[in-house]
Amino acid sequence: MVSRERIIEAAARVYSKHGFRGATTRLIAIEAGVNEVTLFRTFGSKGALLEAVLTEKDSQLDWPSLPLEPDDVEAELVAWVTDALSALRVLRPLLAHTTSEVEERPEAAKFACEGRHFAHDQVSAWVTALQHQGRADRNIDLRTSVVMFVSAMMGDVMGRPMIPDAYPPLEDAPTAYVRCFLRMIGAHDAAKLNTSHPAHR
Amino acid sequence: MVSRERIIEAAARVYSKHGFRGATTRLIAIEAGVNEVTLFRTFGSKGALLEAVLTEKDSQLDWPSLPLEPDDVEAELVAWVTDALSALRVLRPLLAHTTSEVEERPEAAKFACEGRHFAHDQVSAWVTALQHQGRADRNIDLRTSVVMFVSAMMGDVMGRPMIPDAYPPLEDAPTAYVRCFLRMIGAHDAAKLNTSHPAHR
DNA sequence: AAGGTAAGCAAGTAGGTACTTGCATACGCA
DNA sequence: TGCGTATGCAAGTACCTACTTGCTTACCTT
Repeated sequence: MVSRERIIEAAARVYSKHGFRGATTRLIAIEAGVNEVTLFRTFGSKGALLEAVLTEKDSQLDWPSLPLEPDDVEAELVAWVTDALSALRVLRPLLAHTTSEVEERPEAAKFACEGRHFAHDQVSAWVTALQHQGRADRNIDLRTSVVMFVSAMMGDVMGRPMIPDAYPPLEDAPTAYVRCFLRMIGAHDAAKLNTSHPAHR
Repeated sequence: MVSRERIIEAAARVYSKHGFRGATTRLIAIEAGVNEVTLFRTFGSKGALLEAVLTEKDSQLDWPSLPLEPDDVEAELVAWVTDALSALRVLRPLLAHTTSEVEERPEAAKFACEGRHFAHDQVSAWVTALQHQGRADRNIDLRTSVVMFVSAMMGDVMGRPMIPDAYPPLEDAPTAYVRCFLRMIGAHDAAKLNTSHPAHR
């Protein structure tokens, strides 16, 4: 059963290019180098195949993680953003199509949302830890700040290919977003934790 | 020639629901209460019709504008965001589909980008004016801050219907975004311009 | 009253769509 | 040697797609 994987990968490519309606079983079969009948014998229907594609791609995604105890805030967050952005960029076409098709195919919703939830939770926890360390303002609107931060990342991934000149240069983007975010949460002057004062600084 | 307008409105609705491939000429004709042939006689082809829809909707959009000389920063910006959000929400399905179809139908790109450019330019000019008034930090990363702000609005419009609980409550959202943004540009403590300095109000 | 114009209707064209069926072929395992 | 399983191939079903053609009806203007 080597075909199964080949078909899923091919279907992912075709779906990324053309969306659900444009991803014809014929195109997918050709792209996979497989007879169209095999596709139906393996997955039953086009809808089931595309659903398998999403669950597969969802499980393949390796989202980076932030440390539980922030130390070098800027460096840590920049590294995280850099990894998250490159992971998201791979999924961009998939995300774009699922987003626009959610109303017609609700089963795509989970895929379109999950990453966002994950990012949100992770950044929230990280900022809360920063606050407990006394290195971030406690009077900020945490939820909104995080939403704006994560939205900036999503916006970059989705929008940059269309309006490249609106965004900061590719290689500077993570640092730029992080610095603005740290400013927003009142942590822009937070230096690295001093090892002689491990609790606070 | 009453049909033309009726067809465009119907096509906009159908396209918003089903995207380009799903918006069949038959469906559009039924939705418009018009014979399918009339559609081809008026627009020539499905592609031309959908293009007409985008230019029409593009011209219908009334984007709010910010004052050239900021006075009550928070109130002004909140009003602007509120208007911009409700204008964008109407376009959400259209934006979602055009975004995901840009690769296949490049003529949709203009529509998907224009509003964003406009918002970006307007906020940038407004913040620059604030800086000249000495009411916003001059050492900020203007471009990135504005990108994050506009991304927050786009993210709210596009994402809220899918993950409502991730965002601030609908009615609080404009104020929340604006406060975080003002903090980001170092203007969160900027009060209203004093009326005893009439030069600036 | 005459002529032009917008529209409806019925039918047809040429092709694409998801999906099925029946049969042939190859491979691995007992 | 024989049998199950995976796959290919050719053909077919029933339906949908954009788009066309020829003809008829209604209204508006001169």
